[in-house]
Order: sequence, then C-alpha cells, then structure tokens
Amino acid sequence: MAEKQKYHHGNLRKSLIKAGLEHIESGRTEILSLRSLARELGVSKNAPYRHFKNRSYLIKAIADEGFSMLYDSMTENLTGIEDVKEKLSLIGLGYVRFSLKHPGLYRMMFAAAGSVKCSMSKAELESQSNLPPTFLLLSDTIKEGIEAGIFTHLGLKEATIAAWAFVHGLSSLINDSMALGFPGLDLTDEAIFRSIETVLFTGL
Amino acid sequence: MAEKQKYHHGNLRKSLIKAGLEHIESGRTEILSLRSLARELGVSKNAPYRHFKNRSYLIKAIADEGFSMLYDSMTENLTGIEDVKEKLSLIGLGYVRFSLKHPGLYRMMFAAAGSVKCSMSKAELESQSNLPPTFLLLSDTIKEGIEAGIFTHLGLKEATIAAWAFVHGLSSLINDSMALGFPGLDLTDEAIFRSIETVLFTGL
DNA sequence: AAAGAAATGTTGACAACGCCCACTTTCTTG
DNA sequence: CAAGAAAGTGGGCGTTGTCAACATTTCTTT
Repeated sequence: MAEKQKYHHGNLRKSLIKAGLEHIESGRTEILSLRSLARELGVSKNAPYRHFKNRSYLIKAIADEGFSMLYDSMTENLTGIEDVKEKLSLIGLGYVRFSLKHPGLYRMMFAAAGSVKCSMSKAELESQSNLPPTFLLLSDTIKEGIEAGIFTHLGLKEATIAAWAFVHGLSSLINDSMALGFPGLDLTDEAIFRSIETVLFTGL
Repeated sequence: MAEKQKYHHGNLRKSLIKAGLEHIESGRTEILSLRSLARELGVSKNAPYRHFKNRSYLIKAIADEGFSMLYDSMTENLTGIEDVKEKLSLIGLGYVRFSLKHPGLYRMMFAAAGSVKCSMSKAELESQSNLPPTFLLLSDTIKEGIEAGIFTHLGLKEATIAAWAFVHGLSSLINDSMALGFPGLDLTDEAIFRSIETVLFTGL
C-alpha cells in the first residue's frame, strides 16, 4: 500500500538531518542542497526553512550529530581500562578511527566551523552542542593523569589542546593524503596506536 | 588616464589566482565564484574557463600558492640554527603562525583536498604541486635527527607524519576554536613553541 | 466544541552560480 | 600575409539559496 500523503510530514527536522547524514556518508558528494533533500523526502523545496533558518544551520545540526557519534567512538573500548595512559591512547585511537570510518562527515564537522553564516550567540551554541562533552572526556582524562603525577610537563589546558591537536591532525592528514597526492598514509590501527603513545608520552 | 581596454587581458590566469587569493585573505567570505572574480577583473564571465578547466582547478591553484607561502613561513627563521630540535620546533612554529595569519587560506588549502571534482592524475598533481617541498623540509629535518641518534622512537615516515599531524592539528584547532564555540585557544607564540617542544621531544 | 493562534507545508519569484555552446577578436607562426 | 591557435564574448540551461505570500493542519484557549 502506498503511504498516505499527508500534508504534514511529521518529523521533518529529524528526517532532514538523517537524510543529510546519509547523503554525506554515501560519499558521492560532500555538497548537499536543501532542495535535493526536500525532494528526497517528498516535500516542497521550502519546507526545510520551517526547521532551519538557513542551509548553514542544517549543516551545523548534522555536524553536531557527528560529534555525538565521535564521542561514542572515543568511549567505545574504555570499559575496564584503569591505566591513564592506555585510556588516553584508546580515546585517541577511537578518534582517529571515527575519522577514517566517516571521512566526509568528519571533514564536514570541522568545515562547518568555518561557515560564518551561522551566527548563533556563543551561549546558544554551547548549550546545544555535542562538542563540549567530547572536549571534557579528553580534558578529564588528562586531569586524572596530571593529578596522579603522570603528566607533568604541561598545564591541563595546554595538555588537552596538545592531545586533541595530535589526533585531530593525524586524522586530517590521513584523510586528505590521497586527495593531496603525496605518498599514502595507510596506517594500521596498531601503527596509529603506537604513534599516539609515542608522541603523547615519549616524544620522537 | 583610463587604461586602454584591450580585448586580451594579458595575464588573466595569474590575475585570477591573485584576485582569488586577495578575496580569501580579505576574510569576508570563503566562497569565491568565477563570475565575481571575472567581474572584478573586468572580463566576461566565461573568460576564466580559458585558463581553468573548472572552478576546482582555480581553487587548487590558489591552494598551491598557499603551500608556497606556507613553505616560506616554515623556513623564515631557520638561518643559522644548527640544533635539530630547535630547528624542528621553529619549523612547527612557522607552520602554526602561517595558519593564524591566513586562516581562510589555510582552511581552503586543506578543504581543496576534498574537492573531488579535480581529478588530475597523481603524477600530474605531484609535479605541479608546492606541497612536496613542504613535506620534504619536515622529512629531511627529522631524518637529520634520526641519523644523529636524537629521534629514536619512530621510523622516518611515522615520525614525519606525527610531527606534521601535531602542528596541523594545533593550527586547525586554534583556527576553528572560536567558530566551534568552546573556550578560547588564544595561545602566544611562546606557548605554542613550548607545546611543540614538549609534545615532540618529551610527551605530556 | 468553536475560534483563533501557531506550526508547518506550498507555490512563485529572483538573483547568483557553474558550465556548455557557438561566435569573435587577437596573436603567433609558418 | 594567411591560417590556425589562443583568448575573450554573449546567450542559454539547469541548479541553488532564500524571500514573500498563501494554504492547510494542529494546538490552545475559552
């Protein structure tokens, strides 16, 4: 039976995010248009504007979904791990693995930061974002290590930034490597894990 | 005197890259259209297509100009430095400083990697790119350190990737911080330098 | 339950864009 | 100096984001 065509879609906002996510994940193109999404959902071209002020806001929403997924990936293999260094390394590995599994989404999440069109207030932004928990997971783990006297060379803020920067850079580099056209960075999970350990706890 | 309106522009290709660069640098918007650039240069909307197969190719060209500038920034304060660690740290600082000075361009350079439309052959890409020298500068410095027995924990390839990843991640994070809406990452040059030293040579 | 308000979806329109085509003008080179 | 290549032009097509005005449905309040 064909579904009854209702005037109201029912849950257009969520559907738009989901369809947009699938579109990005499909990897065909990183460009997603409101119109094509609307078409796909069988709704008129302007319906999305009832749920998102403009295109940037939808992208931000999708990116935020991505941050939620990233958080999950970072905490995936953490149960039972007590050692702070191992915990931190596993968090990092989860981060990189997410970026490899969802390259388009990952790229979009950080590209979204540059979309200036989306000018929410800072408070508005923070309250709705899934980013802070992700940041806190890292920050708390490092705090644990500092308090245990294991990390001694940087302050909490700087150490957190440093750790994040490394896994973030690693992810970006691996992701862009083929498109940028220099020798492949095809690292195994083990190699990534070892790199993280070395850089964060030992140095080159 | 008004310039004589010639049918041929004279050096449209270079002018397009320059105008595009200025547009990005101006910071008003990261979106640049072929049509607007053509207008700006007093040339018809289709003239750019005589010099760039499509929009992606122009963007790639601008990004490449950026990589050349990045190389300059990385080598800026290197004369007379003998110590490998100090050299590497200064290269890293030059990298981060470039990204802070040219946030839009920096973002574009790496976003360009994801524009799939530009499908040159790998050889074609490498031969024309300013990226390899940048990569080599880092790689050679680390090689020097490995051969001197200073860097012992990772292989050349992995160490190079690790070093690049860190400064790249640091740059991206600082650049995106405000837009992403979490506590400011306003680091001084000294703090950046110290972070680089710590992460690359000591660990947290 | 009826009426008014709020949410949600629709159609039409406009300007901008990338890009294709056929055409014109200028430059280069035999 | 003629022929062909290189560079620039104008028209046109399909797509997009976004605004405004209108229609329908659902919620709220009396």
